[in-house]
Amino acid sequence: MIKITLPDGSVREFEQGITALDIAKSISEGLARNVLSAEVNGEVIDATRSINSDATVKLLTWSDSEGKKTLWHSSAHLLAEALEALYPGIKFGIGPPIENGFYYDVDPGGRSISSEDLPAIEAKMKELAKQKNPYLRKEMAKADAIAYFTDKNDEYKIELLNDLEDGTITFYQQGDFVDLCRGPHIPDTGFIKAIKLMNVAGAYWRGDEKNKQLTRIYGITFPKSSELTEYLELLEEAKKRDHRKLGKELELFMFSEKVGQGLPMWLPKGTALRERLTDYLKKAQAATGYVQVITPHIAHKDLYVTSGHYDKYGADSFQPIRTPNEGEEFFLKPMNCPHHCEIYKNKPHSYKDLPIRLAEFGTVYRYEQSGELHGLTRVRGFTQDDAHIFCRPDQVKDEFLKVIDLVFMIFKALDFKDFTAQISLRDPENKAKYIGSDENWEKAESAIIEAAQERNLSTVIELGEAAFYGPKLDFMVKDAIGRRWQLGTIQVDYNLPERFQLEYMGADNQKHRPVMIHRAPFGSMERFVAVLIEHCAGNFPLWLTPEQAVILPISEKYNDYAKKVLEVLKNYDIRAAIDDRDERAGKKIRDAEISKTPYMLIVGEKEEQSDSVSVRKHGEGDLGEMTLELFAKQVQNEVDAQINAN
RNA sequence: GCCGAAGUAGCUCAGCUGGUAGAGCAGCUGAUUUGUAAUCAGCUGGUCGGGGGUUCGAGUCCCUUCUUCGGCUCCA
Repeated sequence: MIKITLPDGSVREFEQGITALDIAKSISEGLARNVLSAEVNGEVIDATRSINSDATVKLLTWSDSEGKKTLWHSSAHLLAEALEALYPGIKFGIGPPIENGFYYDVDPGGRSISSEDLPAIEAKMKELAKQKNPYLRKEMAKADAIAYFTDKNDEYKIELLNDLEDGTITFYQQGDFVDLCRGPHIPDTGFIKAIKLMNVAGAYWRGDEKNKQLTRIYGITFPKSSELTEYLELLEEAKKRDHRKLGKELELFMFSEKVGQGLPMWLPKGTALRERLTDYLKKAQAATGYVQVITPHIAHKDLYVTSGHYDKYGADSFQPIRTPNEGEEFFLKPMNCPHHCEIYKNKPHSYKDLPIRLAEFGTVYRYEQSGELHGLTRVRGFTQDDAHIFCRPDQVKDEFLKVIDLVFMIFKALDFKDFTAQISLRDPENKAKYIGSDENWEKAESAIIEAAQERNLSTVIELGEAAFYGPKLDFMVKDAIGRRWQLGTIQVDYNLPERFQLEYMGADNQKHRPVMIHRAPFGSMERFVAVLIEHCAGNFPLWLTPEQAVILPISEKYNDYAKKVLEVLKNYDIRAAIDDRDERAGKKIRDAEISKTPYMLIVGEKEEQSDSVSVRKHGEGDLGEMTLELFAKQVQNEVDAQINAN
C-alpha cells in the first residue's frame, strides 16, 4: 500500500500502481469523468499512469491551467491523427498547447491546406474523438525512434529526436496515430467534446525564417460544448470592439495608401480625444516636477552613432535624408532619448539639480516590417508620452514610486481596474551581456522591486528579460473582456549616460554619471488609444469622449431653443452639438445611439417652456426631464468623479 | 520581409461556369414639422486597388505591383 496526499491535506492509502484516474473514481464518478491529467510530486503526468510510491497528488481538471494544456495538447494529437488520415504521407513538426487552444505545424508535401479544408478536418477529428481511443504511452530507445521516423520519412521529427538526449524516448499512440511526445495526455479522445479549427497560417520550422515554412493549423477544444459557444461569443465581442472597426465608425482616425502604410492620421474627433489625454498627462506631469521640451523630428546621423542605435538599427531604419549640397545624413528620429541627452548636456549639472525630468510628446518613426503593421497598435509613426529622468543612483527608487503613482492615477481615470507589473531583471547566469556596474544593477533592481512592493503592485519577476542597458518595469492591463495588453513602461538605462558622457557634480566635488530612466505611462498615444477603444468598446469615459451630449430638437421650431441650450452647456464646458437635420426624433436618437454619444437631450415644446431638457443616456434610455442647470451640474459631477477616481 | 486569404459606390455587401456593374445605408432635392433606435418619394454617385496580358469581349482567367486581413519572424 502507498500513501497518497491530496491537496486538502488528507492522506489515503491505495494499492501500489494505482492511477490518478482510479483515485478520482474512488472520490466520485463525476470527478473521474473530468480528470485530464495529474500533478504527482510536482510533475504533471497522465492520469492513467501508475503511481508506485507515496506521493502528493493533485488531480487536474479543466479548471487548472495544466489540465487545459493537457486537453489541448491531446487535441493537437487528434488533429494530427485526422490530418494523417486525410492527407497520407503528411509530415509533422510540433503541436503544442498555447494560451487559447493549440496548433500543429505540418508539411503537407506538395498539397496545400487552406481554411476551406478546415471543416472536413474538423469533422474527421469529431469522428475520431467519438471513438474514445485511449492515449497509450510507449517507451522506445532513441535509435528505434529514429528508425521509426526515418521509415515514415518525417525529417522534422528526426531533427527533434537528434536534439534529445540519448536514452528512452516516449511516444503516445491514439487510434492509428503515433507521435513522439513527452506527454502527458488525457485518458482518451472522448474527453474532447467540442472542437473548432480556427485558421491556418504559415510558420517557420523552429521559428527561424531561414527554415522551411510549414502550415500551421490553429484550433481549440473544450470538454463541454457550451464552453466552445462561450468562447466563440467572446471572439465575436472582441471583433465588435476592434479599434480598427470602431476607429472608422466613430471617425477617430484613418489610414491612406497615398500617405503610406502604418502612418495613421487623426480625424477631428480622434484628435480631440487624444489631446484631452495629452493635456491630462501634461497637467499631472507638471504637478510632479516634469518640464516639457520639444525636439526636432530628424537628427544628424552622428547622434545615433553616439547613442549606438545607428550600429544596431541603421540598416533597418527608414533610409537617411541627405542634404543636397553637403551630403550629410539625417535620420527620422526613432526615439527621443538621444535628443534629451543632448539637452541634459546643454549645461553642467549639480547633484542638487537632480532629478531632472524632461518630458516630450515626441513623435517617432520606425521602419516596422510591413507584415507587422496592425491598426494603431503597430505603426510606423507614433507619439510617445515620453520622459527621461536623469537622477542619482540613490534616487531611482523614489522616481519609480512617483512614476508608478502617475500610472495608477491614469489607469483609474480610464477605468482600467485590473493591472499588474512585469519586472524584468538581468539573467544572473550571464551578467557579462549587460552594460553597467554590478553595484548599480543590484541597486536599481532592488529599488524597482521595493517600489513595486511599497505600492502593493502585483508583480511578476522575469529573470533575463531586462534590456542590455538596464532593468525595467512594464505595466500590463486586463481589459473589459479579459485580454491582457502591455502599456506603460519604466526602464533604467546605464548605457546612454555612458555613451553621451553625461555628468553631474557631486557633493564630493567629483564628477558622477547620472542614471537615466525612460518612462512612458501610456506607452504611445496610438497604442494606448487603441487599447482604450477596445476596453470601453468605443464608449469612452465622459471626461474624454469627443462629444458629451447631442441636442435633438423635435422639430425645426425648436432649433432656436436648441441653440440656447448649446450656449448654456458651453458655459459649463460641456462638449455638445445640435442635430438640426430635418428628421424625426426617433431617427436622431438612433443615430446618436450608434455614434455612442453619452447624452441625448431631446428638446421640444415642454422643454422650451420650462428651460429644461429631456435626457436620454446612451445604452440606458430615457432618464426623464430635468432643468438644464441640473443636467449640466450632473455632467460636471460625473466628469469630476472620473478624473479624480481615487 | 515570409506563408495564406482578400480588395466592387463614402460605409456594409451582392454579382453562377468571361457577355462592358447592383442593393441597403450615407449624400443631394422635394414633400413632411415630427416626442425616445430608421417618414416618404426622386436623384447623384463606381476607369470593379494600380499596371500589363489572354480573349471578339475581363469585376470574373493569367502575370505583376500596392494595400488590408490571419499568422510567422521582428519590435530601440
